[in-house]
Amino acid sequence: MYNPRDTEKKQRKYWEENQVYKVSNDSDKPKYYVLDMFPYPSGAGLHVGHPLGYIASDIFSRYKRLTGFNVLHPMGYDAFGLPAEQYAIQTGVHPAKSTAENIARYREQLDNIGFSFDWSREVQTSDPQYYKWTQWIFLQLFEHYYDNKSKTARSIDDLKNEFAAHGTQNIDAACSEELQFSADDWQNKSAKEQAEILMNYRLAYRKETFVNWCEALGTVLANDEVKDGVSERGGYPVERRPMLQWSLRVTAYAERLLGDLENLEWSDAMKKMQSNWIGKSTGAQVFFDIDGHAEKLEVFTTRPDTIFGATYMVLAPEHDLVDIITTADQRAAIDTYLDYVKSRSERERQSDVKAVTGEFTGAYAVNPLTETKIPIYIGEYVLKDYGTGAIMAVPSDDDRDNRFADKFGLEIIDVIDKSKYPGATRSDKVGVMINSGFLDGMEVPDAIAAAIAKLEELNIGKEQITYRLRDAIYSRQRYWGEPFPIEYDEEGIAHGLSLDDLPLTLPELDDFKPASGGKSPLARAEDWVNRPDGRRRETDTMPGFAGSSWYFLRYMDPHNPEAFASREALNYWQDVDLYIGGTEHAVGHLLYSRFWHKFLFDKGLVPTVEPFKKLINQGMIQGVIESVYMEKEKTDGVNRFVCAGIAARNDAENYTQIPIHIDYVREYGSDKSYLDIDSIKKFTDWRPEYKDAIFECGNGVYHKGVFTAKDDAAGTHLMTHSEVGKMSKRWYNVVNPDDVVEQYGADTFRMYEMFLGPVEQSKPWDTKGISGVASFLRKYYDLFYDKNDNFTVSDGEPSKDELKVLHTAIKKVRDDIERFSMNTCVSAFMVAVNDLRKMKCNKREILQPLTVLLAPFAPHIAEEMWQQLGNSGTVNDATYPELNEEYLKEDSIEYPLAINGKKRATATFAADASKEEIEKAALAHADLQKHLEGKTVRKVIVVPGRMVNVVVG
RNA sequence: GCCCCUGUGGCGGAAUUGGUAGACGCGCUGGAUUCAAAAUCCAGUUCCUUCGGGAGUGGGGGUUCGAUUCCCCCCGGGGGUACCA
Repeated sequence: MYNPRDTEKKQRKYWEENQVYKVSNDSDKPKYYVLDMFPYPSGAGLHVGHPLGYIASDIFSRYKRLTGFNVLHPMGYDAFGLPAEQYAIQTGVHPAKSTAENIARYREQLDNIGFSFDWSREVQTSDPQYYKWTQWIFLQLFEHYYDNKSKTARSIDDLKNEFAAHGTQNIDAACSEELQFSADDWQNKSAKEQAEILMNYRLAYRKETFVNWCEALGTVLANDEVKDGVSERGGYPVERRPMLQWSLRVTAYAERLLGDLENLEWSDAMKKMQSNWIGKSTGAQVFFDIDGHAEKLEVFTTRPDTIFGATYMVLAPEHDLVDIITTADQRAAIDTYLDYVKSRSERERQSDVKAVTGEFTGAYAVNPLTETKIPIYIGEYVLKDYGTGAIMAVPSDDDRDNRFADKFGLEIIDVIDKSKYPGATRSDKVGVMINSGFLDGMEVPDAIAAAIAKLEELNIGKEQITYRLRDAIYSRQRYWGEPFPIEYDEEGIAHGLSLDDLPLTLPELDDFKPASGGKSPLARAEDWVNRPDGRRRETDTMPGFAGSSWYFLRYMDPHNPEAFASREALNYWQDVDLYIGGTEHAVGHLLYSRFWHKFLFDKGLVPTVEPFKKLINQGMIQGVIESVYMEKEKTDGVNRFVCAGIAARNDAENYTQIPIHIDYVREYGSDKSYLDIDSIKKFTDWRPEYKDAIFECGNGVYHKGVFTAKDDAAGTHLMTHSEVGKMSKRWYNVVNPDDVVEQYGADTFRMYEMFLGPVEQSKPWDTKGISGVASFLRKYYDLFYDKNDNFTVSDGEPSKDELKVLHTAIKKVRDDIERFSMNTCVSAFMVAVNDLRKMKCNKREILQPLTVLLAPFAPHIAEEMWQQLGNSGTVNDATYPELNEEYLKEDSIEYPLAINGKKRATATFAADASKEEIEKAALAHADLQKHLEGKTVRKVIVVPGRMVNVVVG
């Protein structure tokens, strides 16, 4: 009888002692790099959903190793982060301490599943020896700018030299603001002025920016950390606020990040998400004169063709020109409106996008083509951050402009005749130009080109490409992150530390609450902040994505003190061949990693343009959420719970759903799920605030431990509400892999996770089904042993049928692993073992290859059988069984015989039978004859090896 | 709203290029074993049926000798994104 507990323990010890999973950088074999998205070690530990991707990647890694690759399959921890710091604020426990404890727990849970990670390569982003290099890469970004002409990052010194020699004349560089000055101007500027100008170009730069400020978390957040106007972590409100912040100029790489997506083996959905996030749009930059002002109003439009229909302009309320152009008459009204805008949270602003608000500034712009004066408004619907923060409004061809014009009674001029395009909507780019001067009669695409040409000719605009992508805000007002390797001198000029001064480690603190004035807790460590030479250290820390943007490179050479990784290691491992992780990192982590990688590539520091060749997104393992209905209003001061059946008959408004621990629910997860008396007792013990509550179901009423039955009902049957949802502490439905492994063993757990369905798909966890996998492994074991546990493998010749079973499995498993279909691999193993069992096969020549085939999935039992079969060394060093198609050949094939596509009979023909023979035999088949009676056979289709179809009329 | 994914027995799912729909597992039913239960083993299990058959992959239409698979329209579920000019 197979005992997984002892065997798995024994084999894990064997692997540990023999360093079976240690990977060398020095190998003649081809490399293969399999990476899992490393976890943030949360206090909750792992639930059964987390290891899904790790198991799939582990199977793939082990398979690759067996087929002759030197496989890198490392694991580490994204160890900096907010939760540990929030916990520190609440409890005073240092984040380093709680993080270390959480990591120890994660490690224990991971070890329990039998992964082939090379733990000697583990990285932790909060380790100073790791973040030394995070800081170093940041400094490289600080010391570089992006040259649009050569499409590459270049040293900031090159830029300085260029400024000194020619000013901005020849500069085409990514920057926050277009600047123009001569070489003389540059020479005459003060050191501080020069430093400010350079900041305008650095890839890591500091600037006053409108940021997502989260008061509850006491920090700013990047755009991808904000969802629906609230923080992704914790769901706290976020407001827009101008602050002096470090940012990374990811926008400089927008075009390359977009273009290089094409060659990646990522899902279309994932590529789409990235390209939507980058959000490229082509249009025109246009300058409008402002009546009575020297300033010009710059706008971006994708519809330069509609410029004759531009009857007003709208600025974002935060636009710099608002203050300048507002007339005395309108000042009060504008101030009132600005107050209103300020009072609105980001969330409110996003939730009622249909509401039209705005105010007239009193100023007028001049439409450069019609030369008419058009009013300038401000309005919430124009965003400071996109384009130039100002638009030319064309109410005839834009829905938002149209609503705005309606509300404020502004002129609408039709400029496109869409009568040739029935069904076209206002915003569709089709039609013939009208009321548009020289554009009249042109089709829209031609008109766009002609309008741009005209703007260029008049020197008031040009073609322009705009991206939705924003620069990544890189400062966090937190403690538990990488300190910036930056000091400010007395003039406030930022200086990067030298490599010798790295790592710049965090100061010790015992209070982790934010300092006053929206400052990081680091600001309180005055000895740390103030340097002896009068300089001051930056007190913000880096965001979560800093350490995770390059960790995959560190695994290649994790202990290197001289570089983030050696050139040899980088040249050997190159890039990640297969990356597995969740979709939640679609735009954050994956985009920033690609950006850093491209920058490092520009500097010649990594050999590839992209870090992750192939990406697979594992689905979520969901849990069952069980809840009971409670009446919102107490009855006689007592809570009242009712059966789901009763609740369904009444108004849903009257009830709250209280989540209940799934362990208390009978038949949980089904539409029959219910609570009996025992369940209710468990529930009220767990939630004592409900110990006096009334529980009413169709059968009767339960109150304070007593059940009063209606009629002669046996007991309470309080129906609960079941749904499939997230597995989380919050819903009391978490299943811990440790418990499953304890009961069934790691091999069973691994195979069952795979057996649940395709790795990419989300699916609910249900422990009930696991017995099938457990009995499969037992049946596999029983092939080697008799009833009395004697090892009975024979050296006899395998039969043709036995070989066919083995080779069918080899083919299926090999092909399915390659296409990452792990669930069907498990089925294939079950089929093979069931068949061999029927044949009572105990032949070494069958069982040994089968064991190697199984090893990636069930490594413990496979290792055990490998040893029992008398092999030396580990099964991991075995050779993957080779497929011999000869064994799969059939002498005869069963054909479906169909009439008009409907199967009517089956018949077996020799594999080498000719089409004619098959056709003749099929038509003569008795079962078919019955159906053919009285009908005319029009055609017979025979697909050799497949089927026969008779067409009758 | 837009974009992407998805919809197959009681349940998880299989069918890789259009070719026997429901592999494999759970559950369920019956039987064997057992004092009994658990465990194990064997058989059955898409639905309807007057036992001849008939229907069937979210619904409707189309292409085809043949459609879960390809095309069009609609509906449900999940995810992303949203005054993006």
